[in-house]
Amino acid sequence: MKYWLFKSEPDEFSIDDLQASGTTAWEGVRNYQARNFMRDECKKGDLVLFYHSSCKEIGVAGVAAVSKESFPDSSQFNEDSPYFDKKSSKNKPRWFCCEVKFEKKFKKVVPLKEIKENKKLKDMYLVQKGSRLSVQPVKEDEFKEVLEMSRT
DNA sequence: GCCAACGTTGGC
DNA sequence: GCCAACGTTGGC
Repeated sequence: MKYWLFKSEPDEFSIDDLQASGTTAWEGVRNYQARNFMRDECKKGDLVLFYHSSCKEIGVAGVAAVSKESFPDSSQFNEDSPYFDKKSSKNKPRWFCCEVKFEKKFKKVVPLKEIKENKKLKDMYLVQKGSRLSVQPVKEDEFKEVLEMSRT
């Protein structure tokens, strides 16, 4: 089993939204590296740190799990969507996503600031200089450390 | 294939 | 709103 971190702007889609809907297709990712992770490597049962970006409380807000693997992102075919891609076609889709389901919401967001201060997490991709990927792998011990931080 | 210009991400 | 870092585009 693998571990991931997915970023979302809570104004667009928050951990509360996921809790309310139960599952969601992780649409709108328009970066090839992030797409490749979702298309090729995110497997059912993998656990996901749900990260809130560009907001008041930046940090990991909860946990989700991959519930459906690799399928075309439907928003790329929707002309009314901001994620519409006219260079994509249904028989040759460019963008793929996966579905995630709600697992848990932390009592308190684990702040990015504390993740940066935690020596055990110094190699996490999230805190590397210039890191921007919205879908990124997380090591097992890093995942567990973030869970540990959420308990205290 | 290079690279300048432009666009986006995302913390601060 | 600023800006560093990164990604994409398109002319050559």
